[in-house]
Amino acid sequence: MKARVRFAPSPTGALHIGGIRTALYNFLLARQSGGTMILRIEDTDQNRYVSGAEEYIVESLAWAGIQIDEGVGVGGPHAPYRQSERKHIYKEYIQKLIGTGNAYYAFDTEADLEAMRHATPNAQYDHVTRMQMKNSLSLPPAEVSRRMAAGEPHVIRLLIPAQEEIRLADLIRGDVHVQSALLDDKVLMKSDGMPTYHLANVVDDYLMKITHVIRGEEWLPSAPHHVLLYRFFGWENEMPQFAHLPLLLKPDGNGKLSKRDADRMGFPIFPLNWTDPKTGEVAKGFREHGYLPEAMINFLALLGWNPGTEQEVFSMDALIHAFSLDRVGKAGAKFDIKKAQWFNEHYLRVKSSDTLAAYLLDELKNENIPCTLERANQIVIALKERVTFPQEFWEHGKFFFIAPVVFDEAAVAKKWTTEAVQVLEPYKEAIRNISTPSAEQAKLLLEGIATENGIKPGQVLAALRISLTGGTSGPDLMQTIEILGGEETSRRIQFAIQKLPITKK
RNA sequence: GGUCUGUUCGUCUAACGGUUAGGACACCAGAUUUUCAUUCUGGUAAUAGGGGUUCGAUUCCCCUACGGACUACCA
Repeated sequence: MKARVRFAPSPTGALHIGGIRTALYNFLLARQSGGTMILRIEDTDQNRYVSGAEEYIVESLAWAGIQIDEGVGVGGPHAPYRQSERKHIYKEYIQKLIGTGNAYYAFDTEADLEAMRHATPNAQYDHVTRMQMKNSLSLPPAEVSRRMAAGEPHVIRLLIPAQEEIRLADLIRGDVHVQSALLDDKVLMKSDGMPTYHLANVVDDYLMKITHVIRGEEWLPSAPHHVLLYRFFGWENEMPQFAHLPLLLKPDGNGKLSKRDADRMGFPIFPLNWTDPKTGEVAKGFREHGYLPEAMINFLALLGWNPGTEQEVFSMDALIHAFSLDRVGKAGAKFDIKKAQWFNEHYLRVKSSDTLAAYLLDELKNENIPCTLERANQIVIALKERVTFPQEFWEHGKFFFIAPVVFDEAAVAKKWTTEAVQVLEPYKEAIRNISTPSAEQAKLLLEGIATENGIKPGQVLAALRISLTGGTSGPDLMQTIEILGGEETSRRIQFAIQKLPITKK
């Protein structure tokens, strides 16, 4: 069966990483069934609207490789896909509910509601309290008409049936039963004429012929209201299947993953950089942090879902193939960025060196350092196994372009020996004459000179590395010399010999 | 507080009611390596607790504990 699914975020800020996962699961189901992925923007709250958020959502999904078949940005047979532009539709449908007596007008002020909530413990707008409130159920019809005619502000509420069990078959959680007496008369239409989530969502899902509602677990408590709405509209047979996804939890302790945690622990929580329009503060995205979209997707897919096999690495296509809603877990998943990094390393290593070289070349451009593709390739190959993020090619490879001027003191104290310098002196002279030594040549030359002096090559290597890179770690030394070239190698040794005192005999 | 919901190594998770409870990340150790890293090999490490049902419970039921979500004219 071809699934028609939707991702329906609110443009209230940057799209959270959990939102990407929700979108991903929707997308996977759509693709796998040859169905349709819809993007609908739920902008019914004008107070929380943040400009730029919608563009951000679209861009984030595109970067993640989650393609939209229908909806905002691409159009489709059920346009418009922005709820603020569908106001008239909700107006029409809410009237049906008024007509069937499943919804009613309420005139209560904020103070009225406040008073009701504080009157008794656990009070809510429901069968217990509604007749004490100011609404078209409790007020005489004449007064209701009078208030309506006077244009008094009002909302429209859902009339929850007195006593019955509402059953919800959730694809992930199984049967969930709720007593209607415990449900509140949710507002469906706000006093500004905008629908609430509950109304707009159900109406749109129906009109857009959605087959599966895959959304976060935070919606589970209001799902019974939605079931009731389908029934009151007479759409029970067209009601989509529900799948409420477990939440993404913070890495340490408990609770929902928040931006605060991410900031505290130094990892991103938004797919792309996001500039808060109010504060101007920039939150770094996964992309800017150096995560590859395929790594992020792979990581996210496995946060809550597993294939039932021992396979861990999945391309988007492989995910589309393997995904199934019934292998989505019920428990919340803690967000462990280490695993995401591991995936990033993995995907970085399977990339072509030309692709990796492009990352380095980009950084070099920013630094105004010229470099050929060929040389960038060499560097990137030497560094490939030691980076987690693309920008590290520059960070770890800086010394290829900028000769060290300061040296690791501890290393110098230990390794900058008489013997080493004894070999480095003639080595720098010899290597200077070979403009492009191969790693093999560089090695043979060093071994030759060391042996002539009766010194083991191993006693020189650390010192050589110090002179070339300033430190003690890095890619293969001979490879480094090959990339540096004979002249530059010689110059660096020369500089180090001049600058560094021998502290150890 | 109320409602809903969840609980297997530190983390993500696997296990028709019968397994030495498996894998991956992380961690530790060994090997390889001219350094660091990589790679390879090995290792530590879990069924929240208590009752049932059963010949046998990680698995089914109940209770307890501990989480989480929701409890707005926000989504």
